[in-house]
Amino acid sequence: MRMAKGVEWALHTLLNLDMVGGGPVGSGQLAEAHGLSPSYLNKQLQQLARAELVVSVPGPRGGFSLAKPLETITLLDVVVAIEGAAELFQCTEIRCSGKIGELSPPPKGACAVSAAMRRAEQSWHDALAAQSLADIKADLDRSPLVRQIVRSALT
Amino acid sequence: MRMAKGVEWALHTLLNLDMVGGGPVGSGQLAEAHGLSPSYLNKQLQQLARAELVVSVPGPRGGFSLAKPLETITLLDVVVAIEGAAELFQCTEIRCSGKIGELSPPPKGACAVSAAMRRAEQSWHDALAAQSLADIKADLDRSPLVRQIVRSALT
DNA sequence: GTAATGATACTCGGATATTGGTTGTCCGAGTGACCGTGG
DNA sequence: CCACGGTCACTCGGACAACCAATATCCGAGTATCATTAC
Repeated sequence: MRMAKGVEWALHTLLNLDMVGGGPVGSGQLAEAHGLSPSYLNKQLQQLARAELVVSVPGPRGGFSLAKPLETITLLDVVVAIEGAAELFQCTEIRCSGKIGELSPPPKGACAVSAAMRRAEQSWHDALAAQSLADIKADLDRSPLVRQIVRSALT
Repeated sequence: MRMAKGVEWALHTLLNLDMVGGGPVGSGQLAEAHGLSPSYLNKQLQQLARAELVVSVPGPRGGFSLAKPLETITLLDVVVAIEGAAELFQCTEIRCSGKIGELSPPPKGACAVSAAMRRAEQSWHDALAAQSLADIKADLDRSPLVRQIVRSALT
């Protein structure tokens, strides 16, 4: 069980898009900034576009730009955009299969195991939703030359 | 990103092992109870044995039995036993690669993105560690005939 | 009758295929920019 | 000098392969049981 690399790529790329300013930036430049596969980063950016976190501009001088300010983008938004909204723990209802399932009456309530796992997952989601990309950007701005480096790398 | 099925299998199997009593139960019977692949459940049980959540008894009349009371087994223990202790979000340090990486001085602090993701993951771990299998068993004991069904299915 | 002994059946344990999903690559559709031409 | 039209290069977008890990399966190693036999 490992989170897709695309999440890390997307997070850094979104931060870069903010630092560079408003204009659209091509996926090739964004990939070069961190030595990533351009085509694959492009695919991740399309996922972000579908989630309406970025807007895509076709044609020459096109590319991707932020759709909203970083303050309104949470870590959960990015994770869901890349990974999808499926739950980590997916209950297969094995309690209704096999010998035990045949002997038991059809269960009424929810599966206790599933409910417990869902509770834990909920607090993960809450913690992800509580942190916005602006918070992370504030950390990066501790060393103010970062912004200059990003801007010069993306021109 | 999806949690392995083995976690669900392990959780239900551990609960069954508790309900059936102290004697060892073969992986075949445990699998039949929920209609699972016997060999694959056996593999998961070996993982639980390495984590010292169950003890394995070889030979005829052998099988697996609980190594400690359910009160001392948390959801986190089971997840780590099956999935391993690796983190969901694994930082690749892409901030040190590509153009930006070459232009930047070697970073001093930890990656802000990684730190934020780790915070969220920590609260997931905390929530998993806060729930023991005894808590789940208490939920199941709402309908007291469950125990009888499990015992009759595992004899 | 009792104890030793060998065969046997049953279990765990790990080595070996198979499948599904992530990762990576490629080419086509579409669009804005640029250049040349005519008014 | 300005407006218009055609060509072009550049970008996104989705379809297509490669790789890795989870899933599933199989066979060998080890052990308690049971029957048999000798004392």
